Amino acid sequence: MNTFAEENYLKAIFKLSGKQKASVSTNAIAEELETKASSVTDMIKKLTERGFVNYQKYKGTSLTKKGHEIAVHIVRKHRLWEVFLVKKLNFQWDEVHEVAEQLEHIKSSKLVEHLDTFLGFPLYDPHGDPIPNKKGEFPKSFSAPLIDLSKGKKGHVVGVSQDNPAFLQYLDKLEIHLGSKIQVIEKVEFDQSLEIKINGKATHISSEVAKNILIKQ
Amino acid sequence: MNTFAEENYLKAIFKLSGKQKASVSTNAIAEELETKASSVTDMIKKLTERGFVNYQKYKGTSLTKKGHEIAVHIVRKHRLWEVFLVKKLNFQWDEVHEVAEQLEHIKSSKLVEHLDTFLGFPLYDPHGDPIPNKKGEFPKSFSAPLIDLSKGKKGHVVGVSQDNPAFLQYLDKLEIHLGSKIQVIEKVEFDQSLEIKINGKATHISSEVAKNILIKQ
DNA sequence: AATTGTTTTTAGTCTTATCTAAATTTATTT
DNA sequence: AAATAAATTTAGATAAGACTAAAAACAATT
Repeated sequence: MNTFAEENYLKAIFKLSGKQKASVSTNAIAEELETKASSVTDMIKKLTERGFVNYQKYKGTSLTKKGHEIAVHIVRKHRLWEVFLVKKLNFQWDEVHEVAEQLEHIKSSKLVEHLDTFLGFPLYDPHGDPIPNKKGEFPKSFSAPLIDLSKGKKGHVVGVSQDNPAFLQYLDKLEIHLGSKIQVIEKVEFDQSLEIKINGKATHISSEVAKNILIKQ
Repeated sequence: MNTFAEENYLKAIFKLSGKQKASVSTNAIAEELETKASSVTDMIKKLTERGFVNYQKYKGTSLTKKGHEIAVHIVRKHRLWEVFLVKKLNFQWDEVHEVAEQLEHIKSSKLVEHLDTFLGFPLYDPHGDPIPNKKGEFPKSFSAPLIDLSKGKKGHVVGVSQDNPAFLQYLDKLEIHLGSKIQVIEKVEFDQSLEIKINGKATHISSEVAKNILIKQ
């Protein structure tokens, strides 16, 4: 069995390396985990011995197949618990993270699978992040108009459904481009307009605009 | 915040000292936690410094008010999670303990209270053990005929509703006395008879007998 | 009261995961 | 290419929680 610390390191490396399983620097891991580079070096050595990461001195760290599997499994648990907290226990979507950080380390495969069933096999967590299935596969993402994203969800821009120059110029002004990360902060019922975050910055857009931006989760 | 180890020690002392908050021996704690007496002495010193136990060399350990509160709160979490696992995730009542041992250490008062609400404020866990409320108060127990106990629940004998000598002699033969701990293992639908455990030993009794034994949970 | 046996404590080690400070390697400038 | 800067690793220390072996205290017997 793995310790909490080991699992947190694997999760951090997973998060930093992205889908390409890129090599991650020692400092990046230290920053992600709010610890010191020397501590990271120590732990990386241990994870190397256990066969969870590939590591070469001064050259960075990447996950092995085994390490990747563990990391994805922890992400799965984290996100399922977040769904549970919001859907069943009425937590707000922005107050679940800390608790899920603890719950993700509970060891019981029966627990995870029964929880998944209980929740109806959700594909996304309350923040809009995809939940891998039992095998570690992430849901195929699909594109949809931004207006259809629910509150809290996030995705990135994959296209527009209008090529009117005035529209495109307006997007440009808002710094909305292909690949931009967008999160829905608030949906104004009155006029269907949206408060969103684009690459971390908050803005407001009309429903007309939101209808014509295509998002993938 | 308290560590898992500290919490497990407090829980063990609570379990061993009973309601009278009696003093507990170092060896007893060591046996309960499957560790060594020397490790217990070390930890007891730490818990003394933190104000969770009263301790005098060679004289045993008892919980302070503060330590008692923490222990009861952990018991509360443990038992609520057991209810969740059985009622919501369809675990069998005899396979929840290990997982609840982990879940009881999750720190979030909001989580506990929302879980309690979600479960409908249960008074007993799937093993029949009482669940303390938010304030740490255990439910007032009430007596009922053994036949009314549901599968898995346990309680102790507080009386009989018949004083026919043949009946009492039969109870004696079964080693059922005032104070005996009884747990319902199986309820046979066909004839309403019960499989039970008395002080750890398994037996079978008819519904006629079960109707006349009074149990308090 | 002295001896034996049991329980508890102390002293000294070990492992895990962290840290600081110093040394080393790699990257960037001049 | 040498010098400087940044990133990374090593060395040595610390705290938590466990262990073994030995010492001390308490309990039970003769």
